[in-house]
Amino acid sequence: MSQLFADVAVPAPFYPWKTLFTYRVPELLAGSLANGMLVRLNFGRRDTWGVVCKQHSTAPDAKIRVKELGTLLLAHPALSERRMRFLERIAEHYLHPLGLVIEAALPAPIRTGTPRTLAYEFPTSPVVVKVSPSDKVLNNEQSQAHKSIVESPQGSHLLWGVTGSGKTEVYLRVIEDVLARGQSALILVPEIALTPLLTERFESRFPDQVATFHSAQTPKKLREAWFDVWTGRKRIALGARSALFAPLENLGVIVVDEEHDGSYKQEEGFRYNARDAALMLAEIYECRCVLGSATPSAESLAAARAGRSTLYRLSDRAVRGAQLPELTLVDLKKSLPLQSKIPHVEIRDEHAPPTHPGDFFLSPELRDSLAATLAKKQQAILFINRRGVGSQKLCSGCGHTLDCPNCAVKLTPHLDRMVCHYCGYSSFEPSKCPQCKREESFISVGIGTEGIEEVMGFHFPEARVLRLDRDTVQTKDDLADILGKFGRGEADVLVGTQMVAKGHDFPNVTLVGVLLADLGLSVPDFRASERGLQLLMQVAGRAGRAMQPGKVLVQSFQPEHPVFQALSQSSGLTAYKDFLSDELVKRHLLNYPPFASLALIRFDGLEEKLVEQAAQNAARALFRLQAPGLQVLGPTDSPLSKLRGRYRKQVLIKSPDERVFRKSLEWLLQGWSKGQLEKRFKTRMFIDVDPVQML
DNA sequence: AGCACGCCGACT
DNA sequence: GTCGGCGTGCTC
Repeated sequence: MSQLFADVAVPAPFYPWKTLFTYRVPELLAGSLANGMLVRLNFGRRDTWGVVCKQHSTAPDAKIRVKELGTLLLAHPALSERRMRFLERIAEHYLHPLGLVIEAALPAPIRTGTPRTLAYEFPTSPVVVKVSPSDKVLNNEQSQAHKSIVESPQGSHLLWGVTGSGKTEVYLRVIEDVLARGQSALILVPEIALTPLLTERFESRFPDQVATFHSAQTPKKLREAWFDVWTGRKRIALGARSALFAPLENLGVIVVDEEHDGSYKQEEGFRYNARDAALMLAEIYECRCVLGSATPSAESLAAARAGRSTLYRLSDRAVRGAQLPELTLVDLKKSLPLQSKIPHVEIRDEHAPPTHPGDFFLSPELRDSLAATLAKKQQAILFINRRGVGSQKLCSGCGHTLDCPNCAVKLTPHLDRMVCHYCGYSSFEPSKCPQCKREESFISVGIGTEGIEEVMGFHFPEARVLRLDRDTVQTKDDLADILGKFGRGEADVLVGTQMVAKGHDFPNVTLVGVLLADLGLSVPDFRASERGLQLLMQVAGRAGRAMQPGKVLVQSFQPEHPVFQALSQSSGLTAYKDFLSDELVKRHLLNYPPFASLALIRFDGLEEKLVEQAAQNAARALFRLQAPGLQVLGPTDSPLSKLRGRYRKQVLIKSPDERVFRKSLEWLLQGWSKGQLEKRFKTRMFIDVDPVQML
């Protein structure tokens, strides 16, 4: 019998994306080795793992020293043939080395650890699925959506339903049907820590059938969840981004809840978007994909419009009698003090009533509404998309600002120190200005969550205020603690960042104030206003969830901005749709997704000149390709031009022709590493396909 | 990516 | 004197 070889994917960054390494198959394994199996092996100087992709008996080039495979980590393939196809598909789409894609797809406790070829068992008889019947009756819209989804075994569906319209009940019914047919289901949520309620609902409806996946899970739990799904003991996988890789087979439906949410995009390493990947997964498994959102992404709406998915609108508020909140736009320009362009520097009048430097951001309208809400013993949420006391500190004598030594940003003032939100650097405020040497001259400008907390303490000393941001949420329990306290009415006001926007239901909240709604709208990103509107609609949805009428106050410097105009009319879904239609027209004209493929090519290094040259070099090379329809933009400084001591430049490439786009990028990747350009310019290059964050 | 080798700077 | 910073070379 001839010698058997196995081509194996290993966790190392090689291009092209499907670079495999050949190993000899030891005789002991020859009979039992199958594609998709996870084996231990020695690669370079390290002992690691690999996944068998191909077996053959043609001896490789004599030049390479072929090693022998180690032992099996599992006696059965960790990855089915279909799943391998899926992983190859996304490796190709994101131009990421297959071995590293597999690394992301297999939890560490499975890849590493001791071989457990016998330490698991498959259920001997079919798993009986228990379903706790629902007492909820579907309304017209819900049952129509349910019926249509269940009737089509394949294809994608977009469930567009305002908060409280009962999307979850539709998911649950579809899953019921899927399970009854012996199939399995995958449910993706943006952030599992923020959705304990949803998780609970799935678990109580399908007892012992739900395996949860998320990044903060203990290795033991993660391994258990993976085995539960892999062996078929559990047929529902629920979790954040990484749950996409739960080893489900025989998939009947994939649900992506809050599909517009940017956190589906992994922003480092393997930069995949779990929502887009879910659509590919559904195609490969020939099953349904249900995308749900109160504020669908422009991409998903465009897909529905182009007939690539079916759109359902759920407009009824499930809680009967609940009214949509009344929304008021407050123009902050009108309260700008005339004396100064800097909001905080006011000329003090000894006889004026007491003021606070952050007063400006609590407009008279908002102050009155807060007073009224507190008087009625109701609760309020104040949203400001920035942590800290303010946006920066400024020397009142000479205008000197305090910058981060490692990044191209200003330090953010916090209660006791100055902090860089990007690299974590922190320092104390200098007692005298390094430039003009004046003593105690720094003043805080702008506002953040801590600033609002202070202003609240000043104007409403009797109000009990809780703060919810990354500084008050250090462990997983902190989040539940704060939300629990507020939910139980142990506080009157919740001040926070984006975190307050996600779906918790506080029936006693009747006022939502957005302190500085412009934040984020000016970032150089073609999706900035779409995201802004989605976030604001979500925050606004926190007001008046039960029978009490709610009120939303949105403060901004540019209330005439289309985002706020759309927001103020968003009681109907039409304004949102019209807004996105306009967005889509612009994107069509400018060749942006979903009408073209887009990639961000980032360069970073310690020496700015060299980074610049590297980026120039790559941009010119791409330009000289003369690929039909390929647009090359840049190089330019990245919006964050320096991060953690590294200078950052970027090139954008776009093409309406997916193939041209991919070929160009592959060409660049190959040429770049082959030509040793990274070494020549001491610069790293990353490619982000379908970027979400352009920073 | 990860790991080893190799060469220059401030510490017990 | 060494610990350790990161450049660079290599991986079937």
